[in-house]
Amino acid sequence: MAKTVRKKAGKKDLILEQASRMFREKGFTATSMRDLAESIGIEAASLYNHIQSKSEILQEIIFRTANDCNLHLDTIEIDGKDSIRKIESLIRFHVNMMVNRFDDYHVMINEWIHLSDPYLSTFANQRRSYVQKMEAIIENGVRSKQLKPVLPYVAMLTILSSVRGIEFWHRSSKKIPAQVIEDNLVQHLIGGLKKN
Amino acid sequence: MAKTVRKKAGKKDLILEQASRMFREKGFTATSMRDLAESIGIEAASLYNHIQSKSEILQEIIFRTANDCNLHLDTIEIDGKDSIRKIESLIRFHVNMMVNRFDDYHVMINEWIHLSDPYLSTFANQRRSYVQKMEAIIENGVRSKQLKPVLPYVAMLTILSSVRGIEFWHRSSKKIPAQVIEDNLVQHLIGGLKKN
DNA sequence: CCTACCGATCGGTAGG
DNA sequence: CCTACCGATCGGTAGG
Repeated sequence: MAKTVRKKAGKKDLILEQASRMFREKGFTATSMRDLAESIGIEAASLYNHIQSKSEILQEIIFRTANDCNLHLDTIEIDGKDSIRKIESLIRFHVNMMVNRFDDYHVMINEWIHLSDPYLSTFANQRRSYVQKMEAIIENGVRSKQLKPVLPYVAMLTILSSVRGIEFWHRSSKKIPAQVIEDNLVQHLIGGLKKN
Repeated sequence: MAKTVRKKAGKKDLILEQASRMFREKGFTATSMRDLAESIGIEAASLYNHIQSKSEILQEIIFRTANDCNLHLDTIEIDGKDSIRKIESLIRFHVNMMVNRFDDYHVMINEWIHLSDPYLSTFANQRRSYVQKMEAIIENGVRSKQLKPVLPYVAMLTILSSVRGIEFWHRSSKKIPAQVIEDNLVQHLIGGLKKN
């Protein structure tokens, strides 16, 4: 019986994994439950033994991923590094998400609009809270004169967006190793912020 | 008769304009022809007097917008400004697209995956050519020692992505004027590139 | 996990 | 520009 339970959990994970990949490739709306079932090797109706609805799949992917981001930010806030180290840790975390959990991260960023109502506003609130915390970290760096007098809002935008740009690298031939992209991006972004 | 022609052209423009807005808000796949028709005040079947298919609408929006980007880049390449001025012009152009033609630009960047096959590869080729030209401009700046020794690929990624981040500003309360965002982003990005 | 099937909605056409 | 309608496909359920 323990085996049955483990088996079922494994199947749901498989569904979420395949769904994440397909939602990233074709978008949530353009992916049908029949497409998803076929990629796993079962009939569409059988999916509903493991999940409640198509929407539920999207919710699980997005909130699982968002939660990892929130946990990392909380970790950063409590250990007393200076602003620049905090920002560097943020950049490296997001680059790693983009590289190692590409599907989940991409779905969170691009498909959240298709969440339905209680979840949609929950996600929007979480995201607002997240960027406000990031801006606070940057603002502290500006006040302590570690950083140039940038607008925290613009700096936050630049950091999060640049990481998102790695999607393009992911899609392309990837001649450049991930670690080189990461280090260069850190240098590039911190270089634009740090006071010399 | 001239009046009829003008009227028809106006109607098609109206369809493209509404479609661009709805594709941006809900995505191409999630927008139905009935949704689109309703926003204009006609029946879905009547749309087909002005356009051939749903795909054609997406194609027109995307290639019209891509063409404007390509034309601007060509303009930049022929007038003999130095690398930094060229890059600044690029940043300001894309920020302006994001601010003033938000729907079209957003649809091009986010919905191109839903182009069907001859158009899909044409777009991919155009985009590859565009970023290669951008990288060449940056590489020239590095060689002439105007810029720090950055990887052109990473710098290109950062610039295009940062502009894309303005989407977030667009969606939010917009307390900060567009011109301030634009100037700050230019300063921020050029500051990270320029050799002091 | 499957077969069989539901009502709803999709993009698009015919014919006026 | 509309009414009327097409075949296909959608998310999901019943019943085993």
